[in-house]
Order: sequence, then structure tokens, then C-alpha cells
Amino acid sequence: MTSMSTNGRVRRHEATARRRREILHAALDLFLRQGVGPTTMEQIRAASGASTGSIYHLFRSKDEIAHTLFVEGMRRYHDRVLAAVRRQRTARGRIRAVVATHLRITVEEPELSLYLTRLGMADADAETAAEYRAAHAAFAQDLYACLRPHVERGELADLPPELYFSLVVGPAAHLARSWLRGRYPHNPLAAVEILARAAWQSLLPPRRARRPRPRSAS
Amino acid sequence: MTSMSTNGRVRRHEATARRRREILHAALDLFLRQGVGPTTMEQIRAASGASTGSIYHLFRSKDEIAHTLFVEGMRRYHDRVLAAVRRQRTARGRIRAVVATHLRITVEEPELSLYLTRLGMADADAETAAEYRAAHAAFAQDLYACLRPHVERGELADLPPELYFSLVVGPAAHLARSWLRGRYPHNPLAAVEILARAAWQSLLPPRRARRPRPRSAS
Amino acid sequence: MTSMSTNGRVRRHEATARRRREILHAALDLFLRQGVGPTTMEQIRAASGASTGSIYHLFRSKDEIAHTLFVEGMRRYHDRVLAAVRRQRTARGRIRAVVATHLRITVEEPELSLYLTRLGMADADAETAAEYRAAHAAFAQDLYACLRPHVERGELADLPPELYFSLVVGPAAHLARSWLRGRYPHNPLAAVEILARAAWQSLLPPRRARRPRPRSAS
Amino acid sequence: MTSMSTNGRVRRHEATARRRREILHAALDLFLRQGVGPTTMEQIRAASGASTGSIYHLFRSKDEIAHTLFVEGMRRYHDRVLAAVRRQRTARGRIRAVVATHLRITVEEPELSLYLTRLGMADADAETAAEYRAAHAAFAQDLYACLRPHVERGELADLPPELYFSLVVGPAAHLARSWLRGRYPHNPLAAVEILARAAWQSLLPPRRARRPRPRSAS
DNA sequence: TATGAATGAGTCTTCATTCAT
DNA sequence: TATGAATGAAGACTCATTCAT
Repeated sequence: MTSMSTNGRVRRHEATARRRREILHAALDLFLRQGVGPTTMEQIRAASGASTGSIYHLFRSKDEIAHTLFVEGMRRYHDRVLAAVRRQRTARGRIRAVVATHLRITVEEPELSLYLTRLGMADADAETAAEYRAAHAAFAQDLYACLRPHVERGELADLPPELYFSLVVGPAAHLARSWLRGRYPHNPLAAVEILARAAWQSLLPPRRARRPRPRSAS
Repeated sequence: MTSMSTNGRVRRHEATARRRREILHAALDLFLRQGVGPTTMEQIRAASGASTGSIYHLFRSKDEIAHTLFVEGMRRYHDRVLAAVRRQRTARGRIRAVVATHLRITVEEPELSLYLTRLGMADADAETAAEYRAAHAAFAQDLYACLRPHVERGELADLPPELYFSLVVGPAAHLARSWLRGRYPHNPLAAVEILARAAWQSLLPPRRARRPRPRSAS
Repeated sequence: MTSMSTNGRVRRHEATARRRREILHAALDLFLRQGVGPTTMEQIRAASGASTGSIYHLFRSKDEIAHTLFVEGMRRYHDRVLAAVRRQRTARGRIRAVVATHLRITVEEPELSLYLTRLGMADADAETAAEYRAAHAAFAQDLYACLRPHVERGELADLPPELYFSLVVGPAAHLARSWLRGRYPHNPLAAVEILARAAWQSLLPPRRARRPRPRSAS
Repeated sequence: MTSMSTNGRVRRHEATARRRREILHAALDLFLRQGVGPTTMEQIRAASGASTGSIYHLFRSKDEIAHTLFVEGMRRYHDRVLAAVRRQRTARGRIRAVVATHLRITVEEPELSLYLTRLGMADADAETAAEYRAAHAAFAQDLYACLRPHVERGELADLPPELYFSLVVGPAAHLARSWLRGRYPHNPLAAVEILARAAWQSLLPPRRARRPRPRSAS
């Protein structure tokens, strides 16, 4: 009997989780095609197959759906980038990892990427925006912590963290956006080497400082 | 009497133009603080001092206001960048001009920049989005036309146009966004040289190709 | 085994009855603070500790809870008043009993009294209202039956029954309401004698019949 | 032209005021038949002939309609009672005026009276309830100020103000309610003398004390 | 009997837009 | 041209009630 009840509960949990995913999935699709504002709960309901009540049982409001989508997506992005960076040991490898992962996520989850770039913050109220900002700051700090040692060893120029990200992520992000909007007709992943090399070069410390180290890692 | 009527007309034109500007100004401010969707015509009315009727005399709809703001802003951005680029003769100068102008516009018209980056396309319907895309394409083509000769002369690597922009504008755009969102605490203009140098280096043609040419642009 | 099952049944009955009381208690509290309409079953659930299902096991609907509260309260009020009146033999004692009991119930069960006075009938549909009216009519008849003999003996004036109640209960009810709403800062029970005397005097038959008293005030 | 525009404005004001009255009238009717909660804006719209937008142009919310109805009605009641009381010079005349006016208003504006008694406070939130209470307190003070001199002259017993009202208004209010609910089949106005006399007697100072006032009542 | 997730009809309210003056 | 009251379609959300477990 215990196992039955446990099974029941588990099965219900699974059903709930599936429904949750269905709703988020439907919402993401609609948000992307029409924007968050213009998307109606009725559309989400119809597209997800859930009832109005179910949706509100699982999410407090439409904004919470948008917010959940953004936060979960952001976390996935952050996690993947940090994991990829940590898998590398050399400065160059890490820089390349950032660029490559950004493009890889873009290609593998274009919907999510579009949402994060284009819609995510558009409708955020002050409080939510602050939360996003905090999450971003935490990510930036974690990421910079991976690069800091290389800066201290003189392998990378000593620049303000945000400038780092601009030099490293900026081009990749721009290209990703272009691709997502249909402007860039090629596979963004084919540009990884070019972008990674550009990023790497732009972070090299000024000439004189570079001497002591004979060869940088390939 | 003719002159009076002319004066009258002129004065009316001036008044109309001023009112138009007031409305756009108020709308931009509100759109930025709250997003386009959440902003109501009533708020625009109150903030601009115009009456509901006046607003609808000057603009067909709320969307048209958002659209006007976006298009006029985009045009201003495009014009400034192209003008700055054309003022330079050398490849390096032109690359630098793109970077510097982007940051300059950001600093001088942060509201406009935020709007263009963050909100502009979020709520656009398919048709409007297509129009934006066309405008962007025209700009891209004009800009690329300025660089093409340098490519042909072997001064710049031969890359797909969008990749160019990603390498040149990407870092500046990223830094601008960071600054606009309060993440980058320094003056973005101080980073022009770093970003311009990075952009320049990333566009250099592969080594072997670079030799034959006796003088690189300064 | 029989006794066990009996015990079980009894215990269940007790548990059920307790739960019923908890629900009614929680509901009364909420109804009073917010009104019946604005109170949600969810609030009743949370405040009573019962589950939604349990509540619907014990009550057909929210209206039934409100109705039960009203009817049970009304019956308690009626019963107490009638009992107190019947305990007295003299006309004066009975008049006084009505006044005193009304105030006593008010002070002892202020929540119930407030509910009966303020909320009870506000949301009642036609059918329910009719039921309430019938209950009230029955009470009025029972109560009047206690006074009728005194009227016939010439101890009390011969007035329409409702006018009786207005003269007897009216002031006490008014004072009770004032007290319940925080307007009357003293103990209502201290006013019993004044109110009872006023009621008594107002019910005395006209002068000539009364013998001793010569002139009423103009 | 000025006059035309003035006329236009005036005419608009009249139209607006009429519409306002129509809405309030329709709402009062519905509130009384069904209660405030169950009445929908759609019903008010249909009954008043106004459009949804118009209603919300004139009133912020359904609650504001209910509130307006209550406050305006309460003010009318207060004003009438105070005016009638002030029109009298003698203590007895004033007591009688309170009783008579209460019943008169009941008979002349039964809907309003029912609303004030039965529904008015049922759905009030804390803030609104406080406002009602303040209005009532002001009225009570004004009314008591009319009686105070008589108390000081020893014509009326010295009782707490609320007790006064209970003795004076209580019976009339009770009878009015009975009549409104169909329990009292006679014309309430015919009972004015009985109620007024009862009220008057109940307020007389204790016998001995009534002449020179040696001791205040215990 | 007990539970609480699911349901969906029904509400209030908003707001872009129109139009009589 | 200017005004702002009026419009009503459309949307987010609530909540009493049901029902599978």
C-alpha cells in the first residue's frame, strides 16, 4: 500500500512536471513568434493542452512564465559556459571555450537564445530586472575567476572584467544574433576559430610584457 | 495678409513639429522605463502634455509611435556611422570610426541606444520586423561598400560581411550594453583604442597574404 | 470487535464533528473579517486545517457553510431568548429577559452576533432569505405568545407584535451593534436596567387603564 | 461662439451627470436585489444603458459605485435628520424629529434605506469601513450637540451619547427594518407618536433629580 | 473517507481608438 | 485642428467545485 501510494505520488509528480514543461514549451514558442505581451494565456492554454486552471496552478501569472523561462534559460547558459571553460586549463583554451560554447548553444537551442537575447528583458519590471542583473553579475564573477590566474601570470592583459567579456563574447554574440535573425547565412560554428583567434589576440598583454613566456599554448 | 497667413502656417508647422517631438520624447522615456506594451496612450498623453486627439492626429497608433522612434533612431545611427566612416580614408581609420561612433552615440544618446538595443524589436509584428530588417540590410550594404575596396586591396581579410560587423561592432555593442545597464562603471569612450585595435587585428588578412603589400595603412 | 468498531465509529464521529466545528469556526472568523463573498474556500481550508475534499464532504458548498452558520446561530439566539423569557412569570420580568438576553448573547458571542446582524442576510438568495424569514416569523410568534396573556390581562398595551419587538429589542439591538462596532465603550450589560425600564414603560397601556398615574408629559 | 462652447460644456456636464445618476440608480437596484458581490458590471451596464467604458470613466471600480451609493445615501440621511432636529427648539420636539425623520426617510426612500441597513457595510474593506465609521461619528457628534443643552438644563437624563441614540433611534430603526423586510404590515409613520413618546419617556431624568438636579444618576 | 490537483466558466478591468463638439 | 468623453473588444486571472487516486 505504501508503495502504491508512493507510486501514485511519483506518477503525479511526473505528470505535473511534464505538464509544466509543456506549458513552458508552448509559451516559449508563442513568446518568440509574437512577443510576451501580445501572447495571451488563452493561446498558451490552447498550445499546451493544459486548462487555464492548471496553468495558474503551476504558475502565478503570465509574467512568472516569462520569468521562469528566462531564469532557467539563463542558468542553463551560464552553467554550460562555465563548465566548458573549466574543462580547459590554458588561457587560450578557456577563451576559445567561451566563444565556442556561446555559438554552440545558439545553434543547438536557437529558440532559447533568441528569447534570452531579444525578449527576455524587454518586459521585465524593476524588481525582476534587478534579479536578472544579480544573476548576471554572479555569472560574470565566476567566469572572471577562471581567467584571473592567467592575468596574474601575465598571460592575459589586465582589463576591467566587463571589457574582457565584451572582447570575448561580443563578436560571438553579435554573430549569433545575426544568424538567429537570418542575416548570416553560414553555420556560426564554422566561425569559431576566427572569433576565438580574434578574442585571444585582443586579450594579449602589451608586447613588452609578453616576452617572459616563450610559447603560448596552441 | 498673405504673409500673415504664411506666418500662421509656419508657426503652426513649428508648433506641430514641437508637439510631435514632445510626444516622441515622452513616449521614448516611457517605453524605456516600462517597455512598449505596458505603456499606455494615457501615460504618453499625460507626459507629453498633448491631448489624446492631438496624438492621434500626429500618429496613426501607438505602434506607429514606437515604429517612428525606432526608424528615426536607426536612421540617425546609420547616418552617423556612415558619415564617420566616410570621413576616413584608410582601412584602419574606418574600422576605428565604426567602433568610436558606436560608443559615442551610446554615450551621447543613451536612451535612444537602449531603445534600439533592448526594446525596438521586441514587440514588432512580422511586417514591421521585415521593414527593420530591410533597413538594416541597406545599412550593412552601405557600410560594407566602404570596406570592400580595402578587402580587394588585400588590406583586410576577405570575410562574409556579417562576420565583419560581428568582429568590429560586436565588442563595442557589448560594452555599450554593459554600460547602459550599469555593469561597466568606466567611460566607454576610454576603451575606444583597445576595441579599435582589437577589431583591426582581427580583420587583418592571414600572414602570408599580408607581406606583398608594401605599406599598411596607418 | 463490536465494541472496537463502535469505538471506531464513535471516534470517527467525534473527529468528524470536531472538524465540522473547526471549519465553521474558521469560516465565521473569515466571513466576519472580509464578508462572505470575498472569503474563498482556499482561505477556509487554510484556516481550518481541513482539506478541500474534507470541506466538501461536510458541506455541499460555501453557501451552505454561510447558511449553516446563520441558521445555527439564529436558532441558538432564539432558543436562549425564549428560554430566558419563559423562565420569568411577570410581564416586567419577561420584557427585561428579552433585553438582558440580547445583550448577554452579544457580549458572550460577539462574533456570532456580528454575523447575524451584519452579514447574514447580505448575500442570501431569494429562497434562503425566505427560509430565514420563516424562522424569524416562528420565533416572533413564539415570543409573542409569551406576552399575549399579559396584554389580555391589561398589563401591556395592545400593539402589533412587530411594534412590540421594536420597542423592546430595538434599543438593545442598537446598543449591541454600537458596541460591536466599537462605538460604545462601556459594558452593554451595565445598561440592561435602563433599557429594560425604557422598554417596560413604553409598553404600558394608556393612562386611564393604568389607574395610579395622573398625567403623562405633553 | 463662447456661449456655444459654454453651452456645449454645460450640456456635456448635464449629460455626464445624468449618466452618472443612471448608473448609480441601476446599481442600487441590482445591489438590493442580489447583493453587491453577485451583481456584475455587465448587469449594471445593461441596466444603465451606459457602455462598460463609460462606467469605468465615471467610477474607478464596482466598489467605488457601492461606496458612492453608501456615502451619498448616508449623507442624505444625516443631513435630513440634522435639519429636522434643528428645526425644533424643545427637547421633546427634537427627540420626536429624530424618530419621525428616520421613519419618513425609510418610507420615502426604501431602497436607499435598505441599502444602508442591509448591504452597505457588508463588503466594506478595512479602509472604507473606517471612513464610514468616521462619518457616523461626525454625525453622532453633531446630533448630540443638539441634545446636550437640554441635558445641561436637566430636561434630559445624562447618559452616554450612544445610549441616547439606542433609546431614540433603536426602536424606529428596528421597525423600519421590519417594514422594509415585509414583516410589519402597517404604515410605519402611524407609529411615530408611540415611538416618539417611548423615546421621550426613556430619556427623562430620574424623578427626584428632575427638578433642581441634586445628584447625577447612578 | 481523505486528498489536492485539475477544471473552465465567469469576472473585473484595461486601453487603443473613435467621434461629436 | 483640437479636445476628451465614450466605446467595447479582449485579456488576465479567480475560485467554487469535481474527481482520480
